[in-house]
Amino acid sequence: MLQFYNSLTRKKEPFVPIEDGKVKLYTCGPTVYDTAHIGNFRTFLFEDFLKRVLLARGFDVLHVMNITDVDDKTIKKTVEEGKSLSEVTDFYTELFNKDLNTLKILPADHYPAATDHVDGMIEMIETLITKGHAYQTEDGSVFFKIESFGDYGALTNINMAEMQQSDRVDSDEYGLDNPQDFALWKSYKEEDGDVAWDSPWGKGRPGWHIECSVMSMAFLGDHFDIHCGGVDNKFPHHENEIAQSVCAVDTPFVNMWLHSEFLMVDGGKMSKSLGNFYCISDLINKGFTPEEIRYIMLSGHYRTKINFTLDKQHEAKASIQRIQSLKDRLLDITKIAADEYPDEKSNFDTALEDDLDAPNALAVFFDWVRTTNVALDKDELSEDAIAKGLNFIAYFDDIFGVLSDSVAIPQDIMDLVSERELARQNKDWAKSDELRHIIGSKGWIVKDTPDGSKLTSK
RNA sequence: GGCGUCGUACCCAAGUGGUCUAAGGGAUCGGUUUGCAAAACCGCCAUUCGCCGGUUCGAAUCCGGCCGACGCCUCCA
Repeated sequence: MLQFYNSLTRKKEPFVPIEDGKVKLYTCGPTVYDTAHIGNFRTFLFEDFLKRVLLARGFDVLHVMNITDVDDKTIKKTVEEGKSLSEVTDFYTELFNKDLNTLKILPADHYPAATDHVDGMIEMIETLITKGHAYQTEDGSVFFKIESFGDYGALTNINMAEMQQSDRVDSDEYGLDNPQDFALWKSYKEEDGDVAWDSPWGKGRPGWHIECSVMSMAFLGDHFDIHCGGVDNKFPHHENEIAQSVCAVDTPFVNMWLHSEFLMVDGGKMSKSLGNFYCISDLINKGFTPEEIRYIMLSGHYRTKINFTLDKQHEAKASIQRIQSLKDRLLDITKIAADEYPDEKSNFDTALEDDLDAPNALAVFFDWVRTTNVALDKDELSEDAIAKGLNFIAYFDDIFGVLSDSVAIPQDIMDLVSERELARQNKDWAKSDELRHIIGSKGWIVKDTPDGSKLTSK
């Protein structure tokens, strides 16, 4: 039984799609004002993992990820750099796409940009005003009245009446009914530069939360299956999103909310001043492979904090290589494709079905790797079993995506290997070792097996 | 102040009432194998699960207290 931990109910629940065999999935995307960092990508990789598990189970997944291309931060950047909004957001959107690609994250079906949906947002805000859930302030902003939604706070277990009022918001300044009411529409201010849209309330721009309500509904309908994001988005973003959406259409909004925990770096929060702030390109420049990054992010459960440190690369590399070398061993024996799996696959699936328990799935998989290596050492595996094994590895990698495509071996390396083979046949060990060293310095490891020399890239 | 998560070996990380004298991965060391390596395999590696109490026939798992880490509380994944 496939089950997920639903943040809304705070317990694991069986996953039952609204429409049989289909999953409508919305994942909160990036705000494109700067390069996304590895913390952001922990969440995107968790979502990719969820999606791959759903796909492996045969679901037809319709996936939408928004691009927030207008908000305080994007506008600030625009003003700072003296550029147009789209110049800034296009640049970072492209960078984001590049990183998604690097990390082998399966593309979403739609990447709607907030600025393409302002009309829809205005429409929803009008509906909310008409229904008495929102009101306009003197300056031409529109706020959502949280009192008007009885379930407000359900996601984050917050009792608004008991909540201490934050002193960060000056309620007098905005003329709010309640300081916790949040903005649906923000009236134009000088510092917004030329970022503004016309609306029934005058010039302005949308608030942050409204875009996700509008865009998710535009592509997935009023009521859909799963909405994901990082834990920090539970409040206020997702809480507000639920309030707006439910009040606008009067139907349930999202069945399951899945949130991934934070990524820590060197035991604490990532910050530029501490120098532990990494982007994907930083790690690639430090010699990480995308697969190693995936392994580090996916080997911990998505609901626990993971602590990223640079030396985890070694662990990831060793683990991946263990799988890769078994795959190579099996491929040396047969290339036959099987459509069946070893028995261990069912335990592997059971682990994943239980709220995406990746650490347990890995334990099951590595158990199988070991027993398979033992059987291989004893020459006890049938060709059929080997084919099933290869199929299992392929299945595993469809979900984890941590094995790299084989790299073509350059001709000069091939020549060196042939030369070394010759030396070995002549038992010229000194020359053989020297050649291995040269090959090693060019980034390749030579292994001498009973079937001849084999190469692995470092 | 409010809400919440977490603390398991040298490191990462499962397990949430009995099959736990606690999976799996990595590191170290020793061994088998190898011309030497690499890979693979075997062995070693927590009688104990932050600390102190309690419940129970039985707890890493439930309850209480304490200590420690981290997060959210208006725009940070």
